[in-house]
Amino acid sequence: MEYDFRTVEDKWRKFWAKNQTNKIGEDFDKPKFYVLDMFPYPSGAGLHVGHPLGYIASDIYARYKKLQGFNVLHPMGYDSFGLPAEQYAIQTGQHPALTTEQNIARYRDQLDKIGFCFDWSREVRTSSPEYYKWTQQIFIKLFNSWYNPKNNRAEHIDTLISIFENEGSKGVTLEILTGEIEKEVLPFSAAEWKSFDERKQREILMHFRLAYLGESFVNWCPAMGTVLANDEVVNGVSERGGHPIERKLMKQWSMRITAFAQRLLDGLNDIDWSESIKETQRNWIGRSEGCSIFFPFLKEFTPKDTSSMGENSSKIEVFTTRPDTVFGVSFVTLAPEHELVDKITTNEQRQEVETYVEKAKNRSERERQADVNTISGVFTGAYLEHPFTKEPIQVWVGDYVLVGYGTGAVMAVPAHDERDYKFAKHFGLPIKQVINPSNPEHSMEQEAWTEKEGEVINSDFLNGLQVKIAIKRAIEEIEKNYFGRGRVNYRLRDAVFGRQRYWGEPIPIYYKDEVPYALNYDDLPLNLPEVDKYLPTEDGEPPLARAINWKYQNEYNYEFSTMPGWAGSSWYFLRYLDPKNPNDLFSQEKVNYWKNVDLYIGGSEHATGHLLYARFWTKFLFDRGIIPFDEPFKKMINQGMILGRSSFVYLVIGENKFVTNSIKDHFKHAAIHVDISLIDNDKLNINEFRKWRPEYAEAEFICEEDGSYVCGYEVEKMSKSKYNVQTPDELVDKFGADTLRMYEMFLGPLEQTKPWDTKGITGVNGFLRKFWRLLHPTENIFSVSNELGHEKEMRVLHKTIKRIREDLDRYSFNTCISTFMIAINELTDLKCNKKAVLEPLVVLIAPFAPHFSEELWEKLGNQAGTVTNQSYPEYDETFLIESNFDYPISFNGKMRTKVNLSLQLTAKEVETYVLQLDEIQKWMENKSPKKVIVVPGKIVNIVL
RNA sequence: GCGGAUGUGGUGAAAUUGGUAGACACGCUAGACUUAGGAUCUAGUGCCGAGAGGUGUGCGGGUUCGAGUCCCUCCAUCCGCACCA
Repeated sequence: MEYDFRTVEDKWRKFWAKNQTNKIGEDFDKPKFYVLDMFPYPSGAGLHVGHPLGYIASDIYARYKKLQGFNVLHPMGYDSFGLPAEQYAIQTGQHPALTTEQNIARYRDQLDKIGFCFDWSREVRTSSPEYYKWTQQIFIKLFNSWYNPKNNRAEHIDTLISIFENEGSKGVTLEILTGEIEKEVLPFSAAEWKSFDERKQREILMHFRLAYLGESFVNWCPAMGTVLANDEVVNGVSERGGHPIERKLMKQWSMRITAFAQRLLDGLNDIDWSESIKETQRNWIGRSEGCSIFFPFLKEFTPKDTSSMGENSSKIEVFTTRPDTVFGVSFVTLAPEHELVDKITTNEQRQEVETYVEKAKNRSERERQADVNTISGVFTGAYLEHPFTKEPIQVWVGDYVLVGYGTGAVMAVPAHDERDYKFAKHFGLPIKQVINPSNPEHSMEQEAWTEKEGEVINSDFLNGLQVKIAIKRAIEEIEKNYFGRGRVNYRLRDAVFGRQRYWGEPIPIYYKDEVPYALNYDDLPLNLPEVDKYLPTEDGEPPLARAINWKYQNEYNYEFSTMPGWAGSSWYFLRYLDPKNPNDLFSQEKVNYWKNVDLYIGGSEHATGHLLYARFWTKFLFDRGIIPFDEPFKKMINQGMILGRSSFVYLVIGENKFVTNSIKDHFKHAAIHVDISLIDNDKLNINEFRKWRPEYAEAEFICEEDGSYVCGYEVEKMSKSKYNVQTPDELVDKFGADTLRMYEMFLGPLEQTKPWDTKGITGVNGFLRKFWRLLHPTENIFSVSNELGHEKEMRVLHKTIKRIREDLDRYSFNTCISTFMIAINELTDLKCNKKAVLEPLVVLIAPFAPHFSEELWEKLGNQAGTVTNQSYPEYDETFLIESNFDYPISFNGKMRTKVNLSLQLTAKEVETYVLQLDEIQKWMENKSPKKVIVVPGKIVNIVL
């Protein structure tokens, strides 16, 4: 009998569960370390081998930190609200809670098999009322907060109310609050504020709340019957399901994440995340510096209806990053949705403009994006006055201008902007050059000069300046003349927060006379009500409108939309700190101890969703004094995807005959995916294949010379339809959890995308058995010697300890596995059977192969289950000192031979000794060396 | 188009500060043993060459006694973003 992993692993799984070995408390005397995995959504498909990759890495690291004396928090839970369960509910009528429960049970079963040290007593589920009660409370806190641009932090809405009471609206800097506030809120005095009724006051406050109900253009997905946030839309279709998206003006709950744009950007500099994720977030936030410029209308074109617009109505505000080109403006273009379009269009142009706007508005996002090269637009008939030159400027409408970015209006400088150039060429509008290109070969006839380089010309006071200087100078002049002001613009939009769906957190809002009010904390949780169907009502209301007698104080309607998937996951890492706390989100004592996550491992696909929202909520909670840090995840590693290795058989077209890989090209063939369980080492199990599908039962096979049928392969994503899915369960059954853990790490660097190759797992399995044999030299009977390790053995041990520690410290898990293999190979060669050498190795491998390690630890005479409480072995430098070294001797940098020399020798001694050797003279070809480089302990290089 | 990452044997990969390229493992070849197996052990395995030797880290240059590693140019693949004013 060999190492029986089934018995051993089963024994320790039960032991850990019974003794709650992984339960962790707050030990304030110990330093803390918080290792977290990204929150899984428990899908019906269960786990494939790609999913646990990150969990294994974090588990190894968590166990390593534990052995280093840290108090390690390593929890797991479920992001259990979400669309798939709801879609399933719609199809089958089964309550999503039930499906979710079943999926979680399957996940838990799969996770338990792999031997993770999760503290399951801390498990959270976003869909349980004990959890979403607190998500709702955070929503209310956001609702009751505003962003104070003077203090640059979120504050309770009361501080805003007191400003209004004392100073009126002029005491608030409006511009940073976004949401088109400048246009929507008319100035008022303190006295006026006090005279407003509650409805009016609440309407004004709504423009400032961090969770607010506002009218905006949203991504409406008709197929799913809900709105989606920008990060849930990819290339104009929904990220999940790929359904078309329309832009629609709707009243929606949103989160004012834009108020935090600058801090979300700045914070990236202080966190240890991959450059690519940080860059993705920077792009998403999209900061651009420039200025806004007001172009006043020529008198006869000033719109008459100005009641709701304030004083800005006589001007159009544009945003530009190139104020240096202001003298090159030849027209202004408005987005089709721009609210002024209708008001300024002249009667002659009205017909044409309305047709165009109507068409542009109805185009879906996807159409609009697919069609970026078609130039379209229409003249409104209106004219503006250039602020500096006083020349008349035409106002156009064009769908290349986006309503959601900047002011929805651009000053067109065709000579120095590609889109403006194309637009001007297409419509025959003037092109006025104001920059002399720094590249003399550039032709203004061919294309615009868009580089921020060159000398300004034809531009009055800017003439002769270089672009970068001219930009600053232009802003100064614009501000001096009150034509506009320097301004920072962000691409980031406020995040739409309501979903017209059932399976999510109810938004804790009720309506009194159509005015939204937040629930009190005492009213929470606002439970998700039962409904007869998970579909919208006949009136198009969300599913929650179906709930019977679901009213606040039996009187007021609740909000019918629910929260999006990212609500619960934006703060879950905080609830783990104190998951059962019935009185608060978490206790201050615990949050002060555990603080933020030290190591976060997960995929990079959440770069602009979860990872941005969690940072946003963290900053908010920090501002409101609820947590003592403002970044959630100090260090993050993004594990690479594990791709499947699909196998193919080649069907001869028109026959029920398959041809083997090497000669397939001699036939007209079609490649067909074949289930990887029917393949061993690329060879097809023909009998099983015949049984796999009835139509192949009688198939013929043209084989290799040796009679085997060899399949082809391709590396692609794992999916059921490609028959290349490898589940961890199967591998645990065949090889054991410890082997699976080590093999997943052995595949390659954690961050890298890599193909799954089932074959290689035998190597790791063999390694563990080889290790086992060192302690079971004959007949699988445990036996170790109590002799002291001799020099060579001790060197192997200490070299290994050193390398493992160094590799773990730089998260290089794959090289750890090779290091272990090398150590066991060397000790096997040395026939080492000594406890003094092997026992430290058993502790060293505990984070990687915990079941294996526990078993050997116990056999070595230690108390069962205590290997997790040991100290991680330290290396002793004295064992690593070598007396001799095989110096590689190279000639002109090419290694030719080696000479074993004492490391005591100085460089000069090495040189003298080496040069007189016959072996070396042979290579010298009777020349005398020009130069001899000796790097002690490294190399000798002789230059001829 | 912009930004990020990656290019090393038949395969997954290693080489941490410039110093023996290919450790470790899979696969393959040959052999030993045998309850014929997806077990274990031994030897070999970058490429060319019988050998001496030559050659080799995507291509081409450069710096250096010495480059997978540093610098420049180009190419390929993957991932973001993309009418962002």
